[in-house]
Amino acid sequence: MTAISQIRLLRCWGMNSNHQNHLSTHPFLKFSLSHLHSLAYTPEHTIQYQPQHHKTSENKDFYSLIKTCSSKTHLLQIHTQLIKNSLLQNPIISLNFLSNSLAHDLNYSSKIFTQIENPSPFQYNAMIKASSPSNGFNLFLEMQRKGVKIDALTASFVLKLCIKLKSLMGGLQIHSRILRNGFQSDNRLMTCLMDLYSNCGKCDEVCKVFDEMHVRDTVAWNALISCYIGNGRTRDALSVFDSMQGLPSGEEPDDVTCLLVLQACGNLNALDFGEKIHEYIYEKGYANALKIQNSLISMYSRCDSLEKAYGVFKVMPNKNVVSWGAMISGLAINGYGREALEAFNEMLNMGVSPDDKIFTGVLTACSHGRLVDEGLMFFKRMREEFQIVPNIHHYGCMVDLLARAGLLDKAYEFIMSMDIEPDPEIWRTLLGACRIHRDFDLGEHVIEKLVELKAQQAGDYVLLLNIYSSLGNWEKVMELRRFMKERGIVTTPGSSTISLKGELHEFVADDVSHPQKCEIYEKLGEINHQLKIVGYDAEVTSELHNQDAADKEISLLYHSEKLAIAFAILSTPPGTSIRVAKNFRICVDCHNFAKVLSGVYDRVVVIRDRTRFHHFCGGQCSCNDYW
DNA sequence: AGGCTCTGTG
Repeated sequence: MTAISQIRLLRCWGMNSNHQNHLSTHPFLKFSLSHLHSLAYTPEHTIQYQPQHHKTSENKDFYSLIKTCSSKTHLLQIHTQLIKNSLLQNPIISLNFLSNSLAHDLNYSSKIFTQIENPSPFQYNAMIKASSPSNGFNLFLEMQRKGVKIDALTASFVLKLCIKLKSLMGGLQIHSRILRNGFQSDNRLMTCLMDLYSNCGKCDEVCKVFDEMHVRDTVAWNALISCYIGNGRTRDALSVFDSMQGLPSGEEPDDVTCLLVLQACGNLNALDFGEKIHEYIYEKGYANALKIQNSLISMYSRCDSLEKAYGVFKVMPNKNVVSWGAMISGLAINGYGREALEAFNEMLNMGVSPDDKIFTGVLTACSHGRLVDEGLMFFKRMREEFQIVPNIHHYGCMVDLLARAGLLDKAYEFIMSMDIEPDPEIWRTLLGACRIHRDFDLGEHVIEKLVELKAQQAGDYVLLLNIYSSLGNWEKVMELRRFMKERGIVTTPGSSTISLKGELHEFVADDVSHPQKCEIYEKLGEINHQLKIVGYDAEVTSELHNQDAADKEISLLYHSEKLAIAFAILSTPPGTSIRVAKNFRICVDCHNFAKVLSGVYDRVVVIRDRTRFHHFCGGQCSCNDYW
């Protein structure tokens, strides 16, 4: 809004000349718009407002008032005025009204929209943007039926709806529309399309759209990275960052790229890469951005560098609730349960009010620190003191807390008493604990629940296999394998990644692709021999092998972390600590293997699996075999 | 008028 229009606006709202003088002596840029609104919206002024006396230019000021109005009461007054002065048919006024999200909250948008005789494409767009997914999609169909012009903006709004609906079919419809209407050169639209395919798990389609873009701007590159992260191709996300260096188009990684790549580094435990990004952040001057700092905290704490995470946190002049959340979760996953709870208290003392995500971190801290009573207490406090309704994440933490502590029955009861339907992940949490505590009766029952939910995944059966094999129940192992084969259940390979000298090495179970594979396997044999001397017993795994030599992929699942460790011993000087990231849970055997190895080879070994860190040092595990 | 984007169960 220009200074002139502010003056005009004040005039039209009946301000006296004193106010005008007062204003004119001030630089208009400094004049707060909200102040202007508070003056303009007082009821007396509203009544004095006579729109028929105004020229079109003054109507324009009215447009922006509607657009920027941020109070429901004021919007209500405006609405009354609009009706009184029959201004609702004014296309721009109604459009602006539709565009205001408060209007939608108040259910005004749809009322106004139905009163418009022949909505313009713009009005349709505003309405689609504000509507619920299914209503919006119906409006789009109506536009098509009535032959209303569909532009790139319509397409992008409808794509957003499809993302919310997870509707690939709807998205395909829009895609063909885009091609027919020749909107391919619109980058904003194409990134929307990438986002849709990404959300539907269609990585190949995302790449295709990206490849076909004429001009690839940074946002398009970012959408590609985001797709790779969201679809488990985290390593590819990092290589995209490298590809973005020295592009002929001159496009460079921006702050959003950094946010995304930091997330990828955290997933992969790729500390070196993360530090490289941190340097880049300094170079580009992003280091003071709050989102960047929050992501750095998360990246460092997930890369086993809690001190560096705290280093970032400590010097932040402005910490928001997200920063505290990152720090609390960082402490929690690194096994500092008590410290995480202290951080929570400090946050309260600083006057920051916790949100639902904070409590996820707090409950995680209790679960990882085996603080059962505290966890139950916080779960209660969350509801009673902070009026936060527990969500599925909170329930998940609680099930994990009880189940890992061995209170399997209590965990089961807890699930049955939940206010919301348990999702498959809740059952998997319990299943994971059944494996730890070798309760295969309950394990089988949980699998049944997963079958009921039609949500059983290969990983679930692998967990159950694990339970049977650790109990030495080979008959059940065979039976379950046959079942899996009949049903065509394919296991996702477990993989371990290790970062050395800035280079990321990934090992999968049946991996023979590494250039040093011969030396690695040889080294692994040697290590096995050494460990056996001091009593490491790998019988469980080897027997699993013998039971069904033809079906190696499942039993080999347990070995990707061993390959990574052997490689690290081979490639680093004695005494260097070894950090491995595993995409699933570490198995019993590998846990043992790492524990014994840390003593025999005098190496600190840190394995971060999908659920937590495992620190091994001097033949001991910091978690005391509590997983 | 619109795109990618911070913390979080397992």
